[in-house]
Amino acid sequence: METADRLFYEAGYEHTSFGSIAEAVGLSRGNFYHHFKAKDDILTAVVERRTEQTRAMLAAWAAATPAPRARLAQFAQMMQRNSAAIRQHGCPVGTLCTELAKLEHPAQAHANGLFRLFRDWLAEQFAALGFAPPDAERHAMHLLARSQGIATLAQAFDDHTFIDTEVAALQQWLRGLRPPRTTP
Amino acid sequence: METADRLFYEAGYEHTSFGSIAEAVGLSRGNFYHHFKAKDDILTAVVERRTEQTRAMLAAWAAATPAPRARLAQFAQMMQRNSAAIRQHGCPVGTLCTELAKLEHPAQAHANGLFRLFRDWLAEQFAALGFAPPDAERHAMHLLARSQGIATLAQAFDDHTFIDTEVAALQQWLRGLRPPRTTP
DNA sequence: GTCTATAGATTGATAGAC
DNA sequence: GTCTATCAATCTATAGAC
Repeated sequence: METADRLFYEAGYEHTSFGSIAEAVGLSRGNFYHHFKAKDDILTAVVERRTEQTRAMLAAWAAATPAPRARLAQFAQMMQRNSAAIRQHGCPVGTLCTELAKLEHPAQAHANGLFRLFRDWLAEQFAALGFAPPDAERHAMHLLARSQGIATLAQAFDDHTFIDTEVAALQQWLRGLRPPRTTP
Repeated sequence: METADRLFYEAGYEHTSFGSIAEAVGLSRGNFYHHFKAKDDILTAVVERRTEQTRAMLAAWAAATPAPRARLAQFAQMMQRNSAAIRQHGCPVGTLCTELAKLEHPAQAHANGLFRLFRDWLAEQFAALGFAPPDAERHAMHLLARSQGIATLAQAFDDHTFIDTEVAALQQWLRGLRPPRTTP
């Protein structure tokens, strides 16, 4: 599953054949079908696995960083940590969801759940900063969209300074963001 | 070529078979090979065609709109005009470049030229607003990235209000953007 | 659990008749 | 220019021996 995840990310889901995954883990195709009945099943398992890993990562961020503003900053920094991979293969979530949409694949909604995971977690942080639910969600979607755009262009232009520049702009936006005064 | 362009956009390049294009235009596969020697040749032709159309579109915008700030606004409005298609299939440029990158396709650089076309045109407008070349290009990349992120998330969440909200935010950013004072 | 063998379908591409 | 026929490769999936 780890290998399948990597291959799907690097070469795309459709372009990654059943046999190439089996070969990469040193199994025959026949044996591989013993573990996964169909190719779609691997995709389901990979998305499931990513969902769990994402949940764990967000929980770890929340545990390590109490302040909501610092948590949001941590999300932005993720792009710098994964800079090399993003420039080569884009965002793992964005590129997968985009591909599945083109294929009209049944697992589309499942994969989109990864986006919802991030959106909801980000919205929680904005809410903790004092934003009302609709504003918190709007900011979460904005931050998520910014990150997607950064990943797409960083890959197309293979620019190693672009991610840094844009993340810095994001951090500045986060620092300057002030929730509306709450009327007591 | 028009049909191929549409099919590549809707279903992706690899997922669109040679035969399906031939069938869509009412030709046999054999006859289609008379016009295009290989599948990659259609892709090249499609990118070429899009490049020319994009050039023409940008020139038309420049001709119809003299003020650089209004030209930038026109770029942002494009996403609202194509809202339905974007929500279904994403950005035609972004999704194609992303797919070709995963396939390690030779036409990758060619397709990325579409992004460069937009970036350079946008940078020209920012330069006309009074920004120095590095700042103009930075703003161009920023605007392009924002548009890509909006397209990706609008598709994943199939949200028809999201594009409007984000484009409004872009327009506000453009309106408030002031070039640095030039020292005489 | 692991393998080989193979079915069945699709696809990219070619050959050659008309 | 257009077609049918066909090749060769690839890929998903199954069957069955060990």
